[in-house]
Amino acid sequence: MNSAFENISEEKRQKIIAACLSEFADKGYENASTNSMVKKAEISKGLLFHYFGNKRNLYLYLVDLAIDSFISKFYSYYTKPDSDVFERVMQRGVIKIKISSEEPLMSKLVMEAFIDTPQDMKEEMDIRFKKLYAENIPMLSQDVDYSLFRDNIDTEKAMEFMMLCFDALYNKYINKFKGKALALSDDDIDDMVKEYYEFMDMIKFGMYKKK
Amino acid sequence: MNSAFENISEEKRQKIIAACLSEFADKGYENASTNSMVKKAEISKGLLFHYFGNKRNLYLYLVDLAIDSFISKFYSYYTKPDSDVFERVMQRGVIKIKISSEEPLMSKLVMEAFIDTPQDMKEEMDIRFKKLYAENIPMLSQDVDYSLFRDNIDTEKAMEFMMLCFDALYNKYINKFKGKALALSDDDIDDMVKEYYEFMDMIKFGMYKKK
Amino acid sequence: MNSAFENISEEKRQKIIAACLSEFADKGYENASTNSMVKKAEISKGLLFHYFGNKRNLYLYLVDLAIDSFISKFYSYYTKPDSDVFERVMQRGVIKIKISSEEPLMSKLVMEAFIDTPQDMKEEMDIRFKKLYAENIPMLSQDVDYSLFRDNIDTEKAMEFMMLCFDALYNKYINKFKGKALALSDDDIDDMVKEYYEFMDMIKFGMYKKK
Amino acid sequence: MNSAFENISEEKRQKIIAACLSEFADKGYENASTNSMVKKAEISKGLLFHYFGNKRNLYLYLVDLAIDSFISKFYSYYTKPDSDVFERVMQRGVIKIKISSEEPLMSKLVMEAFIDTPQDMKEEMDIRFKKLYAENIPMLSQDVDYSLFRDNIDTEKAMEFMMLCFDALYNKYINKFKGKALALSDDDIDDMVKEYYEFMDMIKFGMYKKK
DNA sequence: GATGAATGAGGGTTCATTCAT
DNA sequence: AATGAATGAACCCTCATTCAT
Repeated sequence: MNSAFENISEEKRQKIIAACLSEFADKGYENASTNSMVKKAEISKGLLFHYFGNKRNLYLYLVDLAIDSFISKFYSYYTKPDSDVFERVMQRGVIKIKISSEEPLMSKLVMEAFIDTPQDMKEEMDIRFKKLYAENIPMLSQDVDYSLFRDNIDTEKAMEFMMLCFDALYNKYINKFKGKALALSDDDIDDMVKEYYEFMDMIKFGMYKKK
Repeated sequence: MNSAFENISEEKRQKIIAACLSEFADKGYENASTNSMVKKAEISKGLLFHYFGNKRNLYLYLVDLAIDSFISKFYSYYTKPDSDVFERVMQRGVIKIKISSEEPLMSKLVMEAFIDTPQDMKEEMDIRFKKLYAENIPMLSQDVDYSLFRDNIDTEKAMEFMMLCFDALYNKYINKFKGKALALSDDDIDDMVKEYYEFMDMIKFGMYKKK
Repeated sequence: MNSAFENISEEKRQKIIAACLSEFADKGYENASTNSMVKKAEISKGLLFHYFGNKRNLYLYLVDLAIDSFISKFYSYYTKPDSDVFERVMQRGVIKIKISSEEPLMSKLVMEAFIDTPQDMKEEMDIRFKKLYAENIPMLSQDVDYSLFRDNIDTEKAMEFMMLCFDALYNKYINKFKGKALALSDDDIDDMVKEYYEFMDMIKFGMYKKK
Repeated sequence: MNSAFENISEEKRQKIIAACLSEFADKGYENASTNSMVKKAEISKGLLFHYFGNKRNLYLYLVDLAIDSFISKFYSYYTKPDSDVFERVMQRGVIKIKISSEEPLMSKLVMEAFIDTPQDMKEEMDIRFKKLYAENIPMLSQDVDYSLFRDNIDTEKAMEFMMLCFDALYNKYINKFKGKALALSDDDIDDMVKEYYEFMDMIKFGMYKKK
């Protein structure tokens, strides 16, 4: 459906992508208007449908683009993993924050695609989610120093919970600067990282005194 | 706007509420169709608007209904608080799970109303959110035994993080049985509660060995 | 259709009349809402239709009421006619201005009923117009001193034109204070009367030098 | 909004214009139905809105069209002005009658647009009215022979009144053949012109004998 | 490849009127 | 007499999609 689209000039392609992306990110899948998109992209109605067939395909194309972009950006920031799994999760969280700040529209699109998945795209999104997840697992779990964990703890479950917690904090940040047009400043990021560390300390060593 | 609605037969009222609730919970505010609602409720288009004036009012009415129902159900499960704040958060989480299981549509409506607040209802939802929040604060923070916390921990932040984590776990469960038409079995609930406790243990005392 | 209506308490009747009158005068026949009327009149929807059958009848009832009220007010101001027909037309114009000021809603209703006659009421309004017109003729033409007219003038036509001109001036005034909620002050009326006299002078004796 | 509309076949364009024009002229702005228009024009609902965006734009488009058509027709009849201002007003009146006869719908639309201006178009219509008025002023007042006026007459006021009177006569004619589908015959026009002259004579030199 | 005219179902909302109570 | 619940057609407008050019 988009072999045609892949062959047009880079400039035009980017303009179309930007237009559609901002519309979807702004309004969500259902309320995004293809009319607004073609107006913003300065192309004809027919051309958009010539490239993508229908709104659904266009959306999936953009989601995939955003995921790919996210992944490649992720790796561009990624450094060799620490043996302390918390440090890994920390790094992962900070990178995600940075990317969300640099590419707010793409990030928003992906997040919403996973959270408010449009009714008839559950399956497609599920596939993509699993793919992303699979990508993450080794990154987080390979060569982890499990000796750091308390003795009678289910490490697998611990890591699942840990992810859950850090993702929750990440979401808190995302919601905070939702709507902000501008990218985050280094100071903003620093504040977040500081909080991340406080948070990590609590989860690592607990909030209560030793049992 | 709905004094009329309050006076009709209970059966009919419930049918209309069910129809509108399921439509909103299914499709979200913007994509919910008043057409579908009246079809499901087997009433005329005009009648719906006779009762509620417009879609917005109808939505707010249902959100309020759901919040009230949530609160009253919450108190029906609620027992005297433990001095251990974690136990309180646990109890709160378990109750929320139970309610979400018993009233999945209402729960979904409220959650989405707060998270994906429709553009022109920010203010109204904010009021409701603050009301709910105010209700929660004393329940969680009164007569807490802060001596249980590690010495150099910021207890306020700790509690904020704690809430974040437990809410994240709650959301995980919600997403799991999203779509499931049926209420959770006692066994389902038991499994969750067990996991809640494992989770609590980790956050309370940390995942790693003592520093 | 309104025998029932004639028998209710004067107070209630006046309230209903006032409510409907203001709605029709404000919005015009088609855009007037029976909903707004019953709300303003604080009666039920059914009652309005019980009294008047339908919107059309209600409108005609009010128009008739307004015409009758107009006529009776007219006669309350009316004094014995001068033999100079211009003085008569003047008096007529001044009285109309006064009534329009005292009863702006009724006046507006009647004027609009005649000018923007709702599509399916042409015939009814025509009858009423002819009745009003017939009422006017003798008032203006009886015992007129025709010797005042230039010799070779068609007096009948002259009077028709005269009416046309004075009505045009009247309309100019009406449009001027359209929208004004308040009745005209005596000063306003005086200014108009002065202009009326200037106008009369020109029509009586011409704008140009004698032929 | 209508660049699209300007490029379709003349035949189709005229059909759409005719359909919308007749609907608006018949029912007035508020009561005109876009449904009826598309049915009459035999186009789809969507297309009308594709061309004009909304009812309001469509109306303004037609009003502008009618004004332009009116002006161009006016000039096609217009001849060099007489120094006698009455002759000018006469010519103006006769031309207006002719145009109203030839283009009854357009004339009606413009008249109603100015008189019963829809609530939210006051500003737009005001602009148009001023433009039309500005066009008229020089036509009527340049190189007028004021020496023809009676000595102690306020010529400015005289001209204002004069316009008022002639417009009143014009309106009388308009109302007369309102509803008539057919254009006026030359004989009809001749009769009116004759009456115009009688009327002019009375206003010029007065109805009464010299003071 | 590229256009944009054209569709018509569906969106939320308002309406005058009816009728069981 | 009086209510107001109930109707459903009509209102303007938006939409994704198609197709002749």
